[in-house]
Amino acid sequence: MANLPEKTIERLSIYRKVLNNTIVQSRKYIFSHELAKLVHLKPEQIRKDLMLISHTSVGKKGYDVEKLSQNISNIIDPKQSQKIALVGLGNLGRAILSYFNGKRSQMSITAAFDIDPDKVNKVYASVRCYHIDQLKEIIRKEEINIAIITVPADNAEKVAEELVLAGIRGILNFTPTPINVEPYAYLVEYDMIASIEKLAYFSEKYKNN
Amino acid sequence: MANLPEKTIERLSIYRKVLNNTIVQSRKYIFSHELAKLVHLKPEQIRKDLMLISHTSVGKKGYDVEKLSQNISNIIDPKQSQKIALVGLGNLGRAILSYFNGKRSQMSITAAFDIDPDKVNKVYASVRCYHIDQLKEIIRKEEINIAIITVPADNAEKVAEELVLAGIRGILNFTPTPINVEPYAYLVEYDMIASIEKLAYFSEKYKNN
DNA sequence: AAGTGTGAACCTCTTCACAGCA
DNA sequence: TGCTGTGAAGAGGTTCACACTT
Repeated sequence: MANLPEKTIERLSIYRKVLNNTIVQSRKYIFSHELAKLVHLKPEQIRKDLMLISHTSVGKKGYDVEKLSQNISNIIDPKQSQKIALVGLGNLGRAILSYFNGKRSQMSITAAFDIDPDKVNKVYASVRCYHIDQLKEIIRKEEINIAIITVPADNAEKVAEELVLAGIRGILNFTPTPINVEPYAYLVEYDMIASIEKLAYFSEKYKNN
Repeated sequence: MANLPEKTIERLSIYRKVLNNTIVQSRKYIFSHELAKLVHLKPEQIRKDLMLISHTSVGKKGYDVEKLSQNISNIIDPKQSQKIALVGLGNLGRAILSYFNGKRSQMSITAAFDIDPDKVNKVYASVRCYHIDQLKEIIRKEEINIAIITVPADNAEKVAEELVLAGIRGILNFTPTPINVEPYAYLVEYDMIASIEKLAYFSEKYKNN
């Protein structure tokens, strides 16, 4: 189980989400081809993933819905519950805050940071906003170890550096600025503009079907 | 040039972004290892990508900054300017709207949709919001062909169907619900929860460095 | 000497194809 | 018979290594 591929982790997260759907929950067992249909993947992809986490079916009845969900949680959920810092409370930051909190229990955003004095010390979606100068102090005190960056592009690099110095070990960067935190932290970048440009490029091929 | 890989398209978008930075713009030429440093990739990765778009260096001086940027634009920008529809004006939808518009000229969100009567007919970031029942009508009339979905998870599938029927050929799905629009449209899914769960999982490995 | 352009090796991820099992 | 588990093949993407150019 040691080292699961990135793609497998992403898919496991998705499998669990649909397994926890009320409709699916009403069933005891599910076949790989049924789950495949729900997540729009091939059945053998799912079987390969489950193989990697050593989850086996109950004879030819398929997979035990409840047990599989539990099993995935055991593997992908952090051992102790995870605290997240959100840096940058612009539109995107606030959207992420309200989108994210209240959904997952194992992980939650517990502190937000901004430079704007109007925002500091206010509470957004039940999360307190601190001035960015308190970054290190609060992160250390609250033992936060992952962070989401939603500041303006120009500040991203500096913020990333400070986060690493504060002891952060995982960063999700929503900024269009590429940042570099190796070998101190694991990095996931999401560049919305690149995503949409890719979409525009490939959608051209679907023009006249 | 016919069929560039998805990853190459994403990177080209990023190369162009940093090439257009004021700091880089002040230089006439740039070496592959310099650009590599800016985007945190290996130089040979960049050379491979440029090879695919047949962009060559100016002797051993490196690549012409202006020309490379122009060249990338010629390849990845849509021929006629692209109109985008945004479906769902919740927090995330509004954030994307303000984040996106005013940045790129070649592409812009020209219509937004929601069910909430309070939002309909209002204007957000200079984009008019229509009722979702007018989806097909407006999309057809305005000749929009790509769409961003930011509605609540339960409605995603239905919205995707309607978008396809309205003639949309590219969809960016921000919903945690997997949707299926093959073979009518190109699909990019971005699942924020999966992203953060992946981050949490892999950041564990960086705990004590 | 210091860069590029590129075949070849390598690695990662997906799909195929089928033996084995309930 | 119908589904799973899995080795093997195949695609897709990245990195290496080096001949070539100015």
